[in-house]
Amino acid sequence: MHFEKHLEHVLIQAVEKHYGVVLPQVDLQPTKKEFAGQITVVVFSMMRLVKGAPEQIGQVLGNYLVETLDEVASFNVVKGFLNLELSHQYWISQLYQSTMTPHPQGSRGARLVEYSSPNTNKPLHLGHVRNNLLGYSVAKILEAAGYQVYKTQIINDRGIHICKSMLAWKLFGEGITPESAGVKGDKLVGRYYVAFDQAYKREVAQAMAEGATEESAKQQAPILIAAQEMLRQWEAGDPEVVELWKMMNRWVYSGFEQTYQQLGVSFDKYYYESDTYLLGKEVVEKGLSQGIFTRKPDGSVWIDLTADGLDEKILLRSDGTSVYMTQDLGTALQRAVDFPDVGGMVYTVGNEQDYHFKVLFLILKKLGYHWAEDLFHLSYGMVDLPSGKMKSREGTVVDADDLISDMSQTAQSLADELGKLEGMDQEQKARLYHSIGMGALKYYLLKVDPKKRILFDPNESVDFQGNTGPFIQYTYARIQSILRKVTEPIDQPVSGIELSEKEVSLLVWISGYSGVIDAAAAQYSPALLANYLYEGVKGFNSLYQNLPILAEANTSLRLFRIQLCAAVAQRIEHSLGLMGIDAPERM
RNA sequence: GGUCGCGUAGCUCAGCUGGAUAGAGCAUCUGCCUUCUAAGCAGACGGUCAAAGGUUCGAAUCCUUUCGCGAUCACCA
Repeated sequence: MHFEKHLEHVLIQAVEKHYGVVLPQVDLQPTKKEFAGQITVVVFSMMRLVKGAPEQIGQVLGNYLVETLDEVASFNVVKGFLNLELSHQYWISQLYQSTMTPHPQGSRGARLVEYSSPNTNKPLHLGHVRNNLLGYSVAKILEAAGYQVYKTQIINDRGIHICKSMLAWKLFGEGITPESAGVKGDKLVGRYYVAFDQAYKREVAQAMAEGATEESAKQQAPILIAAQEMLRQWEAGDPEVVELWKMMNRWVYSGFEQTYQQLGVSFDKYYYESDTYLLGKEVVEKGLSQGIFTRKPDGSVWIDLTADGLDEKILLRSDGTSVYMTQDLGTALQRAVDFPDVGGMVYTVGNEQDYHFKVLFLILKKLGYHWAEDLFHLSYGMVDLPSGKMKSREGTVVDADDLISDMSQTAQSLADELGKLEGMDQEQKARLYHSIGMGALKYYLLKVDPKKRILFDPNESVDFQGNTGPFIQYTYARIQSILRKVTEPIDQPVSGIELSEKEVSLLVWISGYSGVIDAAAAQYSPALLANYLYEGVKGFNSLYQNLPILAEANTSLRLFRIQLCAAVAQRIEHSLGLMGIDAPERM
């Protein structure tokens, strides 16, 4: 990295010296595999300012660089591309000098990352899994890129949907608890959410059979009326309802907690909508006094965003109760109070809410909060099934817990087939199956660009071969196996050896690591990291399969290759960590 | 209908702010385990980058239009 800056500088000098033109910048890129070299200067891009034939200019500049810079060993020119081959010694030095991360920890200020944010009336499904893994990974990446990161979520723990499952439990539950049923709390509550829906549909059908219109049947269904009444009681603080609400939410939280643990995600602070839903009203008052919002005759409060190409948006209902936007304004404000050092916030929420966040951010900006300049909606695509969208109420969901255990199971049967784990006890094996299964799942979901939707076919299991998590984990285990066999110290730098192409390209890969973390952080994309990782791992396997490492006769070369192994393993482990994936010692 | 996003090999995806002959994996087919873990390696097959225009030395990438898919446009969250 440091050298590239220098190279740019020298190139600009060279052009000035030979052609009398000062270039504002030069265009450098990694050299394509088919050509010799590691760094390519695109001479074409100079043609606007420099007169002459691109090939000739390439020759002139190439000669100048070889003469001027020790690092540049040789060059070749193909059309308008000047390919530079850097010296082996330069690349070897990268092994010892290149850093893992681009900036010191916490040196770039603080960021808050919100993710997960489920409703508390049903269990987590595959869509939540993508959200959790993405949010967690982006948090880790930002941390590695030099930010202080706070992971948080807002739990949607109140509202009519919560009351539905509460009511159904009260009506049909007969006092059942997660303990008495032997079921995870979130699953039990989800069951009653479905039970409500079924009862509701029955009542609607019956009313329609007795001659009611569909509309009135839907609105007048006794069980729905009862749920709405329950919501009013909850808002009024009715002790019995609040007690029931607390109990059932506790069940859900303990169920969620188990799933989070299995997923390996965690949070620094939880926000609850039941705490923050009133908070936004203060923001609304502030906006009204600033003249940013307007109150209509019926008492509702609005903001007019038509000048910004958006619509009018409601911020407070005519009866004074808050809407989704109100609560999000309040939550944002609360966070800014709780984390005054935070310079920006990341919201991990599906792309179906793109419009909502566009509006939210714009409002916060108009209200003049300094941190509103750096808000980012980490908008990701839905996970769809071949049959279409997942619907909780229709039972077409891929349950998170089921999926997790399926993944472990698959890992286990594959491992048993391969039979490489003798000597491990049952507990170690179980942990390993989980690591591999989750490695497959996490990599599968994280390697694709967040904004793209994912089609998940439950009948086709997630791959364990090729561009997959287990492939990368396997490579790590392979390297560990080699390193375990090394008895001598390996920290002595090596010099004066000739490198093969495979070794050079691995060194190039190693030297690019911190830059990729920077890019992944800037773009909030674990996919960038995954692709980079895969490329390096493939390169390593090719070397592993084609060159001796421990069996290398030349002792310097042998030592160098061991060091190379260690450096590759270090980066695999680090970047897997940024995706929440374990790096197993054996598999 | 308005707005936003997506469309690359049979399937799943890479392709950075425009750069060289568009790359991987899966699937199909060939080789490679008496040498460091074969969840691997080496290779073959497979493409009008949805379509058409435009911008320029140069376009999968940028602009316009069309087609297809999806999301969103509530005093729901």
